[in-house]
Amino acid sequence: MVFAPKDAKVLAAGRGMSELKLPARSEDFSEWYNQLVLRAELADYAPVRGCMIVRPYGWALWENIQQALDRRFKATGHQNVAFPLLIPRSFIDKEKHHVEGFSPELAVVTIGGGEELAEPLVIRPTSETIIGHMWSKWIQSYRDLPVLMNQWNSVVRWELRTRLFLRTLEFYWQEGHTAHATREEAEAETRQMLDIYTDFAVNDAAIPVIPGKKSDSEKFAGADTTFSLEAMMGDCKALQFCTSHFLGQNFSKAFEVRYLDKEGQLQHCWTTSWGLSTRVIGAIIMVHGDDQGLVLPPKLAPYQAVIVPIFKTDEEKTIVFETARKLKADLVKANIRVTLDEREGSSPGWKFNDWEMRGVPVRVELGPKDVAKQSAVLARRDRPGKEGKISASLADLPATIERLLVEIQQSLHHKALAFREANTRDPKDYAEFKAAVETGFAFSFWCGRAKCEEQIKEETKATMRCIPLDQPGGEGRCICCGQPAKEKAIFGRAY
RNA sequence: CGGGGCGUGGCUCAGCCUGGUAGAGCACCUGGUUCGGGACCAGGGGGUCGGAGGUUCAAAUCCUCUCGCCCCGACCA
Repeated sequence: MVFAPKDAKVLAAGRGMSELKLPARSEDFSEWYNQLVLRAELADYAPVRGCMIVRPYGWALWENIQQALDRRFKATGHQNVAFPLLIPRSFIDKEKHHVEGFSPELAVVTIGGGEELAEPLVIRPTSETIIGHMWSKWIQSYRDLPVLMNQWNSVVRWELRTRLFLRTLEFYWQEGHTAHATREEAEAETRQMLDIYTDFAVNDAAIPVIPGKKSDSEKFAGADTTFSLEAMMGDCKALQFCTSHFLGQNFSKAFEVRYLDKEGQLQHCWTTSWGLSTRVIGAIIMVHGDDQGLVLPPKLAPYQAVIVPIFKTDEEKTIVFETARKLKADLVKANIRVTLDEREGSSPGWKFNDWEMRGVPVRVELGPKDVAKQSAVLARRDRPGKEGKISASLADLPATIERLLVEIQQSLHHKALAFREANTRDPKDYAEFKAAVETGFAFSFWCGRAKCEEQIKEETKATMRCIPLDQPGGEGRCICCGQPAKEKAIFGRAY
């Protein structure tokens, strides 16, 4: 799938002509995305360039994401903490690669209370340093380990080009930080968290992901190894869903995080960090959305069902609302997140479109005819038009909707997986490779050399997304240089 | 930081070339008719034309500077 470059004037003209409709996803993916975020009221632009205001509907989605992950973090023994927003500038300088990576994108506070500060403070771009600093105080013995922490917060990275949810100067995320006595334990933690993210991505976000290892050039500044989950968006571009880093002893050495082992020997801890940001909201939009707007996975949707009442006369209104309110109560009792659209002055048709824009998985249409039959019309968001509509009896509605939500959840994942597979190729030679990354992912042998990675990037604009953990086995030749290669890697254009 | 585009009611834009009473559609408010896929009529509220300076009797319109936003490239969750 290839998208033509945008001309602001053409876009403006198109926008003015049809305010009701979004730009077609297939014609202008990026403009479709931008407008959808605004129109579905997920987020808005802040007065400061590159900053984002997350609106109630968007934040409700994020809260569901938070709960889904927090549950899993707690179940694996992690505890939530809160570290400060401001970090002494000198902390950043203590780990060599960390400084190099983050210096260009730091926001720095130099004045406090009207006075120039003796030492500038950076607004955290991530918290490894300040956490390392505190750990050096808290950790003395192997009995203090492991330390398993997580914090939900926001961080600031001064990015040049920004887009709502995908890249903003400030973004919300969680950052997990752990310290362990052994390398093996820390490595296991890194992988465990990647598994947890995978479980969340597949089962809650309905997004198929490829767990894998990052190249040296793409890994986190200060990590020994970075793992990520890579996903394919609806325009066939790659998006990094989250990361999990094995930090080795890099930060424990920089901050003197040491413990006394059973033999009485002083050892440096082995640490990890892992994070997932509001960017996944962008992923959900770009993976599942369609021309009508958002399509939210039931497990994360702020509303899993919406009841749209239909009536003409006041009598009808009374009876329809009475039934609708009772229905709503029944659904709430069945633990279905439901809302009843009681807005006056909008026609049912308008409401149908509005809730489709917002991606509510199941719509319940309830009119006088339905009440008479003690039934309702159910429309599934993932199957537009009449095909997605069924009639169901009111008595069975909670059960029917529950079943639909499960089906929709699965169907979204299947559809996304089929799409990714259809757009992932195994090119036979470099010419085929070039064509493949124009329109999707290429899964190719790679010699592991940075030189080939760079050459590919320059010639195709595609980057090495990850070396999937799941390897087909065997050996081959590097798609770029033809040298023997042991591993296959995913290449693609990325966000 | 380079290249392109754009700043006019909440939104999308017209008006600018050729200076002379600030407009339209949508949204909003009121009333009425509507309501099973984006309803209609009537009335109404709302804008120091991004900002500063200049030219002029007179500036949304011309000139200079400036700020901001969007899109395309170089850095990145």
